Amino acid sequence: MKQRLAAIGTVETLPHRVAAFLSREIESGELNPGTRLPTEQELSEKFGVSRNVVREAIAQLRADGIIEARQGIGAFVLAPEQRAAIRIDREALKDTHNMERLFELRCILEAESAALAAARRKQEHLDSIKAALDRMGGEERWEEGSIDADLLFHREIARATGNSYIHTFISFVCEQIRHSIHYARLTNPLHDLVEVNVGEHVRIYEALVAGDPAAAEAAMRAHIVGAANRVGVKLPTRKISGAK
Amino acid sequence: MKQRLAAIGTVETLPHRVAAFLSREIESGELNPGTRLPTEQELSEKFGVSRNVVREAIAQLRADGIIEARQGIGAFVLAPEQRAAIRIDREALKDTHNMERLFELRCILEAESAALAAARRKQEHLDSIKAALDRMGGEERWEEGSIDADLLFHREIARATGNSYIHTFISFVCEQIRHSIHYARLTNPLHDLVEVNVGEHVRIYEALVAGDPAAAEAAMRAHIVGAANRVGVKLPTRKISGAK
DNA sequence: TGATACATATCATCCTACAACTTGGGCCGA
DNA sequence: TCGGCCCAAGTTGTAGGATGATATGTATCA
Repeated sequence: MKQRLAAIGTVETLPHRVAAFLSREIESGELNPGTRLPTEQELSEKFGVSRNVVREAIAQLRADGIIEARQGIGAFVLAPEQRAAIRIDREALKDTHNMERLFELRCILEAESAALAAARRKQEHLDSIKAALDRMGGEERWEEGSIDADLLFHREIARATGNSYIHTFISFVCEQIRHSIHYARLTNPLHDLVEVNVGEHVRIYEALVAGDPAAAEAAMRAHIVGAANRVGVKLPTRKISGAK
Repeated sequence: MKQRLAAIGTVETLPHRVAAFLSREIESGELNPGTRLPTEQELSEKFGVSRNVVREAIAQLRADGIIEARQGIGAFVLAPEQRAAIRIDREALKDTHNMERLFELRCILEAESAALAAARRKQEHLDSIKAALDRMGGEERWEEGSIDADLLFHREIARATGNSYIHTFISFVCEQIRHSIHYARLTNPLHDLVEVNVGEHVRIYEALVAGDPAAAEAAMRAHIVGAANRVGVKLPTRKISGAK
């Protein structure tokens, strides 16, 4: 009854907005662990929504393990380490520093996974990885579909590790990055970038075919550093293990 | 009005149960991506709950990106790679194979993070890591609190990387493992295990103090393989990068 | 003083109603 | 016959109230 703005084209629902607001308040430390949240009625009045909406929002936070609701008492903020789900705030990813950190995490995950995949891949995996590679460099080269194929390439490598958790985590991180990248900030002419990008993928694929873990890891690491640079995120090219 | 069983001590709410049921149906492949779910009314009749409960369940699945609901049409199952949250099924972790995979993921994350931490740690981080180490080997040595201190040690190292995403991911994975481990299957007398465990932690700490990334990575890798073995999970001691 | 019973506060669930949106079919006119 | 418009039905989104379940503090009474 209060906020009838954004009535058109609003994709995110009211419960989602309320949950995001509370979540942000908890993350920022305004609501410390152990704190009791306002009652559902107070929240519904504060946001100008029905109690039903508040309940759906709280249900989501509770499912994530961020808060705990106890009948007859109230809802309390939990300690951050006991959350049951990982969720990445896309607003925060608009900050380049955060995007840089996410790329760093991706690099860790994918580099070692590429090595694992090189050691364990079966012919079936090589086939689907090759298929993705062909789509990427083929006729869809300049289309939106090329980005899909790029992601698919990475996901298929993750799948080749035979470890479903690795697959899940890598898919998740890649998807978050994809949704938050400003493709506008490409650093070079598009044509050159595509050439370089496809070339890096080919090198990874070749290492997988050869079954060479060290080469696969190195190629993947170089690729992710390059991919980050191409979208305007400078990633420190730290190489840690092995001889200097 | 139908299922008044489990009225006492019931921690999980009706929406949670409905969400779990639907989620499992999707995971198992009975509801393929693209499929339309039954209407809210049909679901409420099927489960014998109110439409409100169904809505809360659907709100959770939607927040995770498992399904997408569109006003006026219905709710549809989404492809697994575009989900917005990572959630690990604790039932699945009762299978040793899955636990082994999760340990493998943890090893990847923590080994490289230890190297990062060695390069970036400040005195403040070393202090809090040392504090956790002391608690672990101190008087709480035989208590439940020792496990808390163990986890804290790892979380503090993750924090020393200065990368909040790495911290979040590692905390999450460690917590999932902790909740699902059967400490009953210890492979050796408790006393020996604690000695070895503390010793491994000390070696990691020393590498961090020395600021030696390669040593920190190696020590962490050895520790996690050891920790897995101690709880009955055999982890292949694969070492990939560097010279053989 | 101590224990029991009651009042209150809060979440959990249910119910009904209406608004917003999509789809499909029927009606009407050309 | 064909094409466009409008309306009706179905579905999700939101509102608001009613009742049950549970925990806590208070007041009463032995």
